[in-house]
Amino acid sequence: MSRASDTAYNTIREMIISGELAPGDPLGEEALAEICGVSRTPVRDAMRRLEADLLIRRSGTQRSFVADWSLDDIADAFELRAMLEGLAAQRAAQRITPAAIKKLESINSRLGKAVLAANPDVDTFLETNRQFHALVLSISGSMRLEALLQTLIEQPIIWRTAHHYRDDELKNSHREHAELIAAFERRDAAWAQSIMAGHIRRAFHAYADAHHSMAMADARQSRKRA
Amino acid sequence: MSRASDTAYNTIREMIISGELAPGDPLGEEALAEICGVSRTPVRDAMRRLEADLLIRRSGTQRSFVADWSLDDIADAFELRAMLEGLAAQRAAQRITPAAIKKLESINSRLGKAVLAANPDVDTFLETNRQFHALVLSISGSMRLEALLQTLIEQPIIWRTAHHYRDDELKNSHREHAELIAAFERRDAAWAQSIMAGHIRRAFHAYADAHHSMAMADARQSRKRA
DNA sequence: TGTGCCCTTATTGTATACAAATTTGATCAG
DNA sequence: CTGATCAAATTTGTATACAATAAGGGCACA
Repeated sequence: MSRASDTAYNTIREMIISGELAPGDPLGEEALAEICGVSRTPVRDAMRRLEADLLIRRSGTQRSFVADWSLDDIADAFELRAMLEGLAAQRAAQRITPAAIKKLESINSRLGKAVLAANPDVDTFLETNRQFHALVLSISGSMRLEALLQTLIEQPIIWRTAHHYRDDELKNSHREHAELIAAFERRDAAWAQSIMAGHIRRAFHAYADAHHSMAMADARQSRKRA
Repeated sequence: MSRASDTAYNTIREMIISGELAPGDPLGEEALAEICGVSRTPVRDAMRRLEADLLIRRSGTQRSFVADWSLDDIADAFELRAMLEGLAAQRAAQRITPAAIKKLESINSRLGKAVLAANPDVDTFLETNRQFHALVLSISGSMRLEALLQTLIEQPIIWRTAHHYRDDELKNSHREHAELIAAFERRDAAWAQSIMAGHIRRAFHAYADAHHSMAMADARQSRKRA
């Protein structure tokens, strides 16, 4: 992360994901360059990448804004993720090695510790969950599949919502990962595919519920201010 | 296409698709800038886009090369296309309007004229085929699905191979498109999905056969030269 | 002959200046 | 007061110069 363009990419990305930059906010190259402490050249570079990640959208006249995703958009993304990660799991089941299974077990064990504690550690959950899915994807052995999913997994709104997940939903993730590992041990591709697709679809509903309760809380907050 | 960066994008893209730049060829920014008649800045921009299109790959030290796709890679891409275009067809069947059906019929009719003639017109086939699939995709109404498929449909090697397709394979495409339209008329999403997935899978085998015979011809050519 | 090191050269990364295009807002006619 | 029009200010696009980094090649040494 030493090149200026990477600095810019990470800085801007963090600002979007954290919510410091809200959906719809205009993004001027000069202003961002100042914030990141680099010139416009690497900022433009970073913005191209963020546009490919669908974190930024551009107007017809090339002006940039933080992308805002409707619930339909997000449902779309989850539907595609369910399909593609299902395929990844299916392929992984056919290619997996005992060493890789060990590794998945180790990751899911750390995830378990984080969610089964009295006070669930959501950040560790998010990190180990990301590692688990990334490893399955890498075992599936398709560069292209990996590239396609890249743009679907980085959804800022969802990350911010995760802290509102209910405890039992976090525990469900841990259990479903364990079941997926069982499918891998049996080399049952169809089973692996089913579990993964269901896992993603359930995650969508957990997200939608949490998002809904967040939106309600925001609305109460607004009324109080008014 | 008036901006310099678009000029560069289209020029380089054409050179890759036409085969003027062969897979594995190194791509220097300066050299490309000279060829396109612009400075390095828009060339860098164009290369970023071509990288996202998977037409260019970058080494660990940021040097760029024309991407070369193994047959496995291509099989991968077709598998993903079959899945995603199948989904697109399924969604399109649920959303299609009579006007859109008319339009699909019109496009497939032009495709039919091109492939049913004594001397099939392959260029017109490619163009109308592209239009047909693009329209189905657009009717499916998912921006994200459209964006994902974008990177899968532009496969240079395949375009160059198309002229070696057998006549009956071109005619099959026409027939399968007609069947897809029938599924749309009946609003049968599952049928539409099946036809589309099969259509893409058959296209892969047509490609593989043509590619194989091209490779054989190339080998003969090489021996003759040697 | 092979291997490792350093120097030269080529290539990519960044900053800055300037050009082109777009937005903004002020002015004026109706 | 509304809407059109034009100029100023802002923003994006492109070119160029320079800095940093990596590839290539020769040389000493084993």
